[in-house]
Amino acid sequence: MGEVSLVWLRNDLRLADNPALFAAHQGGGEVLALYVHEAGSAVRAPGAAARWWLHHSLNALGKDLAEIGIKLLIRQGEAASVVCEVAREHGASQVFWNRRYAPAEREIDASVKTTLKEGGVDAHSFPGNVLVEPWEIATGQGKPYSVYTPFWKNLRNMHIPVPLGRPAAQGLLAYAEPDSGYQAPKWSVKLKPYWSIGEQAAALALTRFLDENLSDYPQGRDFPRREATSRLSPHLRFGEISVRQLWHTAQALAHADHRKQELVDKFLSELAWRDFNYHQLYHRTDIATAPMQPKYAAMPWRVAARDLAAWQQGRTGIPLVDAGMREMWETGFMQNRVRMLTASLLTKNLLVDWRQGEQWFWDCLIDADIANNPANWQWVAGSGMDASPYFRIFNPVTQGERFDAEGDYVRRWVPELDELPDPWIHQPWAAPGDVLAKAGVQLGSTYPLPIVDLKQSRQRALDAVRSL
DNA sequence: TTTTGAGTTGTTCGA
DNA sequence: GTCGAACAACTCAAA
Repeated sequence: MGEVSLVWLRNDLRLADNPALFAAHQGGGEVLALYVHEAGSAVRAPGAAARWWLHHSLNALGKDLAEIGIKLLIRQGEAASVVCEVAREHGASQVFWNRRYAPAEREIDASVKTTLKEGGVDAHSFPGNVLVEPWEIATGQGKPYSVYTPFWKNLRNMHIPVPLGRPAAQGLLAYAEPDSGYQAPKWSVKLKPYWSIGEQAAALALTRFLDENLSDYPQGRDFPRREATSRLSPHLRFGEISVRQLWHTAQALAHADHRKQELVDKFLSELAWRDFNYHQLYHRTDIATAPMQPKYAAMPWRVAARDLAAWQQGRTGIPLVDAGMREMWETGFMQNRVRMLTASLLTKNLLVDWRQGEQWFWDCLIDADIANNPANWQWVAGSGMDASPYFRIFNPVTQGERFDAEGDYVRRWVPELDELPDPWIHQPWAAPGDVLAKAGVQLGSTYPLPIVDLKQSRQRALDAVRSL
């Protein structure tokens, strides 16, 4: 019997560029992998859609690990006890993991480390899920960044660690899907056709994006029906691919062909936003519940259950917003610009607390991420770091005319408006009666009347923020 | 310490 | 239809 090393996997469900797995494997002894569903702990549990993804991702990971001779154990409970128990059961002398950055997560990890050490087990943690760790980057005065652009200028010149390879096979294990107790909800059937899950699918998605979509990325990413974004976010969320792999693979393209540098930079700057949000997560207290700008604590949010429900269900009567909310319900994903629009409608026009929207996205999005979901909601709401100015309130009609001019996106997700001519597709309430009749649209019956007046509610939002 | 320039994603209004 | 200004100061980051 040689040494046994345990790898505790969390948001890093991959074999390649996995520093914890790599280090455990290098030790030369037997390697075991463990995933813990930390239900009921201080760790934020994944939402329903993410939970579905997680189930399939763990299954893919279990197969991949078996191919190199590593068994994946799946347990449930408080990490503090489960990790130590498993280490003891299997006689592990060392435990390895990649770091996470939410204050509550760090506390748990620290206590696991302490308990392991008390039991004579060494714990080793690594940076694996960000470009630079939150404490490695700071302003000239040594303070955390609160403005994105200087953060990005600094980050882009930093050394980003080169991805590690996959550990070599140490044998082959038979793999049988474990009975995790997870019951896939009925609605998850509809998500399935839209996604391939797992490390190989992630790698394929990256290749496809860089080959086919990068050239249109800077402009195309704003057009919801063009699908010019990378759609890597759920893979990144669960660590099926690492952000460092994305960084270096994209950067290699620019090195090979300097004309691509500008395109690549645009993509890298979006990855930097992700790190910027992890920077906030680490340095601020509870970004999912506390406004990062304290004055927003006094914001006169409306308590409006019916408005919230209409927004959630995609029946606000504002086509582009409804399209986005339905896309998310159907696919677990929403195009980026539409995320901003739907969030702007909720927090500004409807004056509903951003936390309500954040929670809904958390539950519905397969890519909802502990740093990015809250930080982006705060950005839209105006309470975030480097947030949009308070007077920047999206008009979903104008946005529709600009970014979905032919109404393709709206027609895809709001089929009851299919027959409505382009000039009215983003504002059916303004269409003449005969046009509506001819299109088979009866406002208030086949499609809702708008639940807010965009102009009036815009003014109300401006007044509310001025009152702070 | 003081100064200076800048700050993801927009809309509206009036010329 | 197009264009520039106003929207409101404020704070940050670096020189």
